[in-house]
Amino acid sequence: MKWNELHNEACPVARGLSVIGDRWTMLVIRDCFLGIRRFEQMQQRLGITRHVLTDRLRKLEADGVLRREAYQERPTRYEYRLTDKGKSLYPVLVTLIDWADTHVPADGGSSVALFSRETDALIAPKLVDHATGSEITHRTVRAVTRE
Amino acid sequence: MKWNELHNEACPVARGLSVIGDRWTMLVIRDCFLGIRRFEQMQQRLGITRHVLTDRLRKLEADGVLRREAYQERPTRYEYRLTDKGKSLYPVLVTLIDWADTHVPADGGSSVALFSRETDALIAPKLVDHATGSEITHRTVRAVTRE
DNA sequence: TTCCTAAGTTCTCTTTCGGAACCTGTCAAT
DNA sequence: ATTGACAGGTTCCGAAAGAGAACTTAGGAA
Repeated sequence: MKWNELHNEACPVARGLSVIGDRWTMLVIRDCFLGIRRFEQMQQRLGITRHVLTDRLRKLEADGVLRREAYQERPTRYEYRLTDKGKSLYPVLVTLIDWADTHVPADGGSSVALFSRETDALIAPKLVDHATGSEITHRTVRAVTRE
Repeated sequence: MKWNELHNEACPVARGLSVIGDRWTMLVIRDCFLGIRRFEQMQQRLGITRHVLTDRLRKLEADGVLRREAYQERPTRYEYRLTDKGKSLYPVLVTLIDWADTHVPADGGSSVALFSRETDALIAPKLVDHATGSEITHRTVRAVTRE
């Protein structure tokens, strides 16, 4: 099986990864959440080659995660912004950050902390059931495939 | 910058992706959560080439996500199991599933549902703050890098 | 003796990636 | 009128990674 045959798989993990599982893609999305919108900025921050960045941005646009918008005319210049679909990747990004800060420590000890915009309190993410509020782990939950 | 230079980046997203951001890797981990432990099974289910599967399993073992264990002698055969570090990737997997089922629908309409092992009730994942229980979104939270 | 199983390894061919240079349209300064 | 800067790409090349299929290894069973 080739990578680009995953798009219509039954498994949602495969379908999700067909959009965001590519090398660099989540780093592009991270930068978008940080307010980076322009090609040049992304290219310099990521150290990605221009060719590959072009490709990833096009794919993310085609998948509806980013939207390409002209921010000036003469000459026309474009920037990239997260769509609602893109913004709803935030929980994926946060759980990834949480996992990495716990289990993949950097030598420099650097990490990212989340603060409430409202109360300024430090926030610790936790995945729960919407209805009951009980925590979701591989031990409390069972996954069932429906065709 | 090359992909494998990400391992000691300051950003936890980059560090996390240096472990699980590779093509196929999250699919291997998905199979592990589904109880698939053997090389042959994974290779057939994923349609990944044997060479690449070997490489991914070795990397995941080196990163402490999987553990390789002999399940028989004469001849010695090994299987792969999630370590605690690997098991704690469950929230990443669940948020990814949730995003894909909402935003990347399959033609066949297939998806995965989560049920409580205790009450058998359908579960809807939601990311909240551990202390206050308030939902985490890109609008309620602000990320701060600490060096 | 040959077949079968499971976990790889080796081989060749194709695709993708990294790195650097170049292109395009516009403005502003020389 | 040139020259240079800016921003968002495109083009080219050699290197690395991936796909597909065959082969290996160690034992057990027919």
